[in-house]
Amino acid sequence: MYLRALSSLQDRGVATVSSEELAAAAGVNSAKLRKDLSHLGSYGTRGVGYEVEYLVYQISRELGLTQDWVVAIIGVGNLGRALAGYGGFASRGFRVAGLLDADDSIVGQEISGMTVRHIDRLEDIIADHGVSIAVIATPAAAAQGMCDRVVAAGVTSVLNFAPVVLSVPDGVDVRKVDLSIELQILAFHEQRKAGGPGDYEPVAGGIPGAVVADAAGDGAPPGAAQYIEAVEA
Amino acid sequence: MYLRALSSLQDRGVATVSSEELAAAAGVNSAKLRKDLSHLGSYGTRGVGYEVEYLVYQISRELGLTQDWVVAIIGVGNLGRALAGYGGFASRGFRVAGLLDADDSIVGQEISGMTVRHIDRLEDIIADHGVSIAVIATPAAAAQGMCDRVVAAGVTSVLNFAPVVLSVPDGVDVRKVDLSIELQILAFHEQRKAGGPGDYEPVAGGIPGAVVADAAGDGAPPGAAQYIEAVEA
DNA sequence: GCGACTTTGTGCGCGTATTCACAAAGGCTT
DNA sequence: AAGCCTTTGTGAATACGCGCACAAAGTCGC
Repeated sequence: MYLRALSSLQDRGVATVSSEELAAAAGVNSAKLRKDLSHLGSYGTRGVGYEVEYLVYQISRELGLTQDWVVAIIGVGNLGRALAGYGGFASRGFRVAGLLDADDSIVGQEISGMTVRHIDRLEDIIADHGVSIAVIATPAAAAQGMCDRVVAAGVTSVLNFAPVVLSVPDGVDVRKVDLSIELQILAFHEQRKAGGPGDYEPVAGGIPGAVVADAAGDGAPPGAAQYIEAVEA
Repeated sequence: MYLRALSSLQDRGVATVSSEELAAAAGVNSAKLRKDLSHLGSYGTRGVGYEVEYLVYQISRELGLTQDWVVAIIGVGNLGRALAGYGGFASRGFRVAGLLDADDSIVGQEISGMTVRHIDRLEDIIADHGVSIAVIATPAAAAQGMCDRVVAAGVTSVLNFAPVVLSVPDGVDVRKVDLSIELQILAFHEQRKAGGPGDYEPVAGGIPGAVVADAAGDGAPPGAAQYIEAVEA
């Protein structure tokens, strides 16, 4: 996030920036920013701030963005297509080495300048291009199987968009992006603003510590009556 | 996440589940799971576990998923298209009321059964359909402007995919999903496995607490070649 | 060259999240 | 009906992240 804010400053021709300004741009507290940056070393100048260009370089280096990373995208549905065309990857040193799918009607198509290849060739492509990061954008049912294959082929970092918890051996990193969970979190807060669950049983004070037993409070029935019984029993 | 794991159990016809099993499925510690669930009330049976169907209902209700939420998607590029076609929304009570874009060559197109409408009609659509959640999938430059408009029109929850920090008034919730940051995080860990920044200056022990001063840290020379000197010096 | 001013780097305290570990609770078997 | 066995719910301990506040460090003006 700091890198993003710094790039933006760089575009505007700003040469130096104080922790206060950069923190505001990144949406964090300035003390936190200074502490974070201090973990990289002491790159600021007291009384002045940080030199933008130098800081960009140091952060990029620490994040490993000064080298190229080879990525394979598994699953070329709507999401896979969006990822293939996402400009944010190339600009940060991520090179997409392959788009792979199991569907023969998709294999061979040209997407964002790349040809979709059959999933059978997964292992070849990983080995040939030195893929170290796999992006899984398959349906949930296929995700674990694909994950196992990429890991077996030597990939040690996985970005998972499928709504499942992937299990991997030690030494393999997995990150998960779950679009519908993000919406659910928003819906939860939205509901809170409107006055608690179903507008009749507000959560006390916040989620943590709030022990709101559904005291006789029958929760609205979807499958219906049985739940009311369950609560009242 | 618990809801997702429970749905999966439900599909397999499992009637009851212990905290241990559910925690494993969701990828968390079982004590944490029990504490989380206890905040909703006491819905487990000692010696037995939790009834899957009942728990699904209680969590859904607490999250506000027993009611419908109306969503507008702003920006119909690759990502907007993927979101429009994402099945995970409808199945959790999220209804897409509109796809909006500023590009006349996109307006009028049919995507996933919905017609893309011009951004001029944003305020109408929000008011007419009672949109409470806006999804921003525009380019970075347009995001803050669109955010201001949806907030002015009464939306109080925003899911932002654009790589900028949105500023909003108090009372409005913003969540951010940043695809390239996820990849950068993976790249960082990948680099760590391979032996630190550039393979010559490993971070000590971990990020927090690691004060890897750029020993002999001479100040701040701009220009790529000089950075290498700075590090090697 | 010196003093005032600005801004970094960080010690400290606070609140929260996470985990352990166990007593209480309930079902199941005999 | 009584006791055993399983599993929950939670107090206590620990770990962690965040922000405040300030001393140290460096710049800029005079």
